[in-house]
Amino acid sequence: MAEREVDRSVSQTVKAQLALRDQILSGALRPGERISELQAVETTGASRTPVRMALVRLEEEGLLEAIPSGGFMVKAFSERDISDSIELRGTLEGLAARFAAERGVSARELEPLKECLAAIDELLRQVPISVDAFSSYVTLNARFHAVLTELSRSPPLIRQIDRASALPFASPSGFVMAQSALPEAQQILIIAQEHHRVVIDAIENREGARAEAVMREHARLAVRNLRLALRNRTHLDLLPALALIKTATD
Amino acid sequence: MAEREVDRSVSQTVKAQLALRDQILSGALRPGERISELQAVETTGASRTPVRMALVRLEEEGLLEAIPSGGFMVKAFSERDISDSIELRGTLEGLAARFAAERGVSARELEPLKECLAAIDELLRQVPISVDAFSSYVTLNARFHAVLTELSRSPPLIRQIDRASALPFASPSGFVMAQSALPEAQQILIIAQEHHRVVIDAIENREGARAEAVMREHARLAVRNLRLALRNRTHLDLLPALALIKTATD
DNA sequence: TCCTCCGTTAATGTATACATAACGTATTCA
DNA sequence: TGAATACGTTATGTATACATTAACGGAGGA
Repeated sequence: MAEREVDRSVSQTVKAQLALRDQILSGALRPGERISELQAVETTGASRTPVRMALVRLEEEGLLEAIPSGGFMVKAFSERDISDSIELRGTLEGLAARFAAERGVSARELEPLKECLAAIDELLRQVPISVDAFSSYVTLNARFHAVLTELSRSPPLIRQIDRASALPFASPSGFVMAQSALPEAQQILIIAQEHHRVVIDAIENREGARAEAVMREHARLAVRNLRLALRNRTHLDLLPALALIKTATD
Repeated sequence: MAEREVDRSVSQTVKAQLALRDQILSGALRPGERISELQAVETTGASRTPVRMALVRLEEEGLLEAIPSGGFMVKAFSERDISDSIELRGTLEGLAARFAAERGVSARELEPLKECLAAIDELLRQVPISVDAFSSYVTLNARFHAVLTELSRSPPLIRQIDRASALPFASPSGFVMAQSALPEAQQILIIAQEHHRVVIDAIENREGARAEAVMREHARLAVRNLRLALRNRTHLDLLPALALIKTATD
């Protein structure tokens, strides 16, 4: 029963959405280029109806842009767009942390967060940090951010944060892997972990402003990672959605 | 050429989307109730395909919720959901104001904002404020917020603010009309206008933190309006989307 | 040689037909 | 009498056919 009958159990719409997203992020579809429905039908295997549904969802997700005359094109992002998206996410996560702190979180609810913290501490103990450790960090970091978001207990806010993190380059761990080979990498992870530690402490002590401020600063770290990665173009292949970044237009 | 050929010029999808949104906000469709596609086809006059597209868009907009087994239902909002949505918008507008202040805005770009300010000043000069004046205020206020958002010059942020303001009860002027008959109304508008004045001043002087703080406080005013309106249930009929507010469940 | 207009082609927007899955009801068995 | 199962109905998910509109190319005129 639990076989991987992905082809049958998952709806055609979701299948098309995932396939198209992969194509967009991998660069198979160039930014600014009109997406042909018929071509998408061929590549995804789904029919036109689910393909169109997927296109609408991807537009709402922010990866596509509607063409006035009809159809969709892949959106192009400037470096500024990306750093703004990251700061936007940081602002929302800051609000979530403030909500959690001001409204109160029980010790039991804070437990998963502390577990993430401890697990990352364990990872950072080894020097230098292995590539596997980086990979584990990405997973744990994503979990930390997801749990923290939930602690806001605010469905509208959670929804918005999910939307803001949908863009791969705006997600909490978007640029961690990209600088895994850089010497600054270890320091950055240590600082990021300090942010994690502080936000937990702030929430425990119901210090809303402190919790908010540290999450904002935490996002600025991601912006720094972005800049580092774009300057040190040695490991750009690890960057998600590199193909969407428009270089020096206007 | 410029006749109101709305039936032909506007796509069926948009037509269905508008019609369904009206039905939801007017309460013709009850929260929690499954939306029948066939019924929607009859009431909107569009076919099933555009109706389904409209349903997907309304889900992304936040008015609908997908049912796991298929289809959509009208979402229900708690008072807390609404106040959180307002504060969320305020936070984003605060970020927009901060961007505008820190990145700089020319005197020419600030002009439309000052024109709104002057126009609202003119409105508030008459005492007591007429219902027409309230209506004009709503228009001018919406324009003020839209222009301010644009001044951030950040497409991702503008996009998110638009999304956050799509929910009618979270929009900048959502609860202005609802308290038009209340004695506190005039004072609240005066305070709101002071906020407008301060944010312009802060942007001019490139005081990012001040611009951000005042926009947040500005949104808190809307939360206060919401509370006022819900307590004074005399003019609840002026409230948008009243039907979506779930009363005392859990 | 360039611009404009017309025609053709191909794309999207729309409608509908079909299949599958879910929900409700009725009947039967314990 | 209650619960469980089976069957029927209905709604959604999918596919495809049709129509309309926009874009591209070619030809003719200025």
